[in-house]
Amino acid sequence: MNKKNVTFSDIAAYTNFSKTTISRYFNNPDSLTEENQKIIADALTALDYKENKVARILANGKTEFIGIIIPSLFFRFFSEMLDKILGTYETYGYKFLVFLGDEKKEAEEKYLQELLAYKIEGLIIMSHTISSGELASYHVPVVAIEREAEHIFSVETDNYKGAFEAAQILSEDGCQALFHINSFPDEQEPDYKRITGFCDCAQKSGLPYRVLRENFGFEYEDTHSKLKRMFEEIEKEYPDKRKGVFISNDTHANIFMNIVLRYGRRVPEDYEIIGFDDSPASREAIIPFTTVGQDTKRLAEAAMELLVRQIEARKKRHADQELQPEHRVVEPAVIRRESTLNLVQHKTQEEK
Amino acid sequence: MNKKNVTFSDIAAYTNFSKTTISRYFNNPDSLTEENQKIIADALTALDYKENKVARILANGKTEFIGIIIPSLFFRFFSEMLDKILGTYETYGYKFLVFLGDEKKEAEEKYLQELLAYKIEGLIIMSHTISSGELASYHVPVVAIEREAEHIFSVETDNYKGAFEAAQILSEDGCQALFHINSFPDEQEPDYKRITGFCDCAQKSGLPYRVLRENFGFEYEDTHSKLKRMFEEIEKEYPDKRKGVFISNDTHANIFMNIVLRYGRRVPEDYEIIGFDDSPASREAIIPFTTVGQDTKRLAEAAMELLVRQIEARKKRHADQELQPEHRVVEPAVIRRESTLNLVQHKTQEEK
DNA sequence: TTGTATGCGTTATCAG
DNA sequence: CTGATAACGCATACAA
Repeated sequence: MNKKNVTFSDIAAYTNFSKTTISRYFNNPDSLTEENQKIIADALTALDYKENKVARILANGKTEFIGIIIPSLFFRFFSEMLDKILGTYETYGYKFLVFLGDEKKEAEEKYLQELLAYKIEGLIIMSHTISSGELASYHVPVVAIEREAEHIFSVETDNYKGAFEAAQILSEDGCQALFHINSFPDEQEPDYKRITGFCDCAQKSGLPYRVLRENFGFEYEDTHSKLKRMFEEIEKEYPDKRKGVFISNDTHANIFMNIVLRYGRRVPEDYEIIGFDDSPASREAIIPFTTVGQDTKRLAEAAMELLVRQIEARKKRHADQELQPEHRVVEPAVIRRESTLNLVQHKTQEEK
Repeated sequence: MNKKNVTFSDIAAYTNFSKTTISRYFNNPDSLTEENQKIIADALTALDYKENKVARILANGKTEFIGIIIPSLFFRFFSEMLDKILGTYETYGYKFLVFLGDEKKEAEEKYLQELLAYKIEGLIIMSHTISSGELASYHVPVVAIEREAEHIFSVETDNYKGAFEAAQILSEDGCQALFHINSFPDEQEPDYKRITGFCDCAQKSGLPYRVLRENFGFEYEDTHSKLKRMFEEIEKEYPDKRKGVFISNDTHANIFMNIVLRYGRRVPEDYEIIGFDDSPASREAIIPFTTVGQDTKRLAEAAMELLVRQIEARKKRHADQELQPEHRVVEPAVIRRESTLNLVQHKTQEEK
């Protein structure tokens, strides 16, 4: 029963055609007479043929593989991006080989080699341990999502704008002190622009403001205690003012808001809170909170579009004239929910 | 510059060895003298050789691919499972081709064919549209996770036990009416056992109990309104009793709890709430809630173990004697948090 | 320890 | 419209 797999040879023998004709049946069926198409079709089911794409790859060089290296699925933004990227199979047909980077450079380097060995046609990279310079040196179509991408194609949200608008809402709503919570991003990382966007707007507003930084890990307990410390700091500094806090991801924003509430402060009366990502956490929180929405679907589509363009170009041109990297920026959309409320207008209206 | 890739032939020519020797350098280096190993190693860097695993696959038949079909990454349980499965690369070296099932049978069937065409060595299936009978018919090593698996290997949490214990906590804590919220699972699906586990325990307790069912989709607004309707129903039925609600996933439990709280009911005084999954939502909720923990890491490890066993067995035996499917059950761990509190004991202690 | 010959299952090239 | 033959890049039995 452990027969070899049925191959084109077997079908050829069975139908008295040549292997070439069988191949043509799959790749260019119209070049056969309908009669013969039927004969082969019947033979296929009679012999229970299963196609072997590995052999096809070796013969024509097209793997239809795209490699993905993503830091983890811990943050909702990542799992949502992966979800959307995988969803493009229906439109492009590319198969995805997925690796979890886990922030370890050597490991990611290894994964990259592995992907290259499998002759991926393109690479989507979301982790940031491997520099864009190095990535470019492999001469494989690649697009980075929300990370440093000086030398390669990339897609990212307009983080500066999103952060600027967040700060603007906080100040216009009548907050008296502004805060931004983030980690320690490099200058080229998108997260960095959230800081500059916030600061530029806060500066303009004339309000006191501060950026609170911390290296958050993936551990809840740890994250919680770090955020709690920040909350206490803010409370001590401005006990009686209305505070506006912009936090660079929804997971942390949710935890922070819960701390605020459990310590008896009110949202949005005492604290306005704005997150980033528009992940489910922002909707499903006890007080659904305002967030800067990343359009994961559009980011994924743009990434695939840029990748496919490179792949196509590579088939036509010589390898020595590579395309100029394009950096696509996707607009963020601030989604207002209950954690922000313009008390200035509110009062004015009540007075009328 | 668009030279052909460097192959064993080129290296052989460069070093005056044969292709076989070059092959051996990679697969059995000790069979060469150290001298010659060094010569080849130098040639490799000199020629900038990149390995081609596709050719190797065709030659030796081992793709080292494992296919994954997962419904979506919407529920945290899925993305966490995927995270843990991908994490096993470090121990087993298998590469993962990932497809999103999206609940569409025809689509999933297509993905399966695609995976088979790429000669995956094994399949991990978490979606449930394709029956285990059909899956078995493909004679590919396969393991199902948390789904119907009569004819194939599987891994699942002891859902009955988890649900039973959840109901037990609710009744022992002094709830006066028990509820379970779930969808409409088939009898063979693990979710079904959450219902029977709950019912058996509730029955035993002698308390009034009910199972509330609804087809929840992936849309937040819709889910929210359905859960709200359930809350209103419960409220109307037992306005003055202490209610215990066991909900079959943390996402829904979190939404439900927020509804309860926003309607001025207290947790755990008026409502005890228990979720399922131990996903971050259960920890990060405004009131961290008790949940039946699925040990995703162990589930992933068990799945890979069973899969690898099948793959190994297949190499040794004849295909006609397949292994008997094994069904691995992983213990759930109830994680008690603030949404449950034994008011009976509590009062007794206070009286002392 | 090293080499020769052949096969893996397709596709591509060139004829007819 | 169809066929013969040579790639594709590596692994493996068999020899030496």
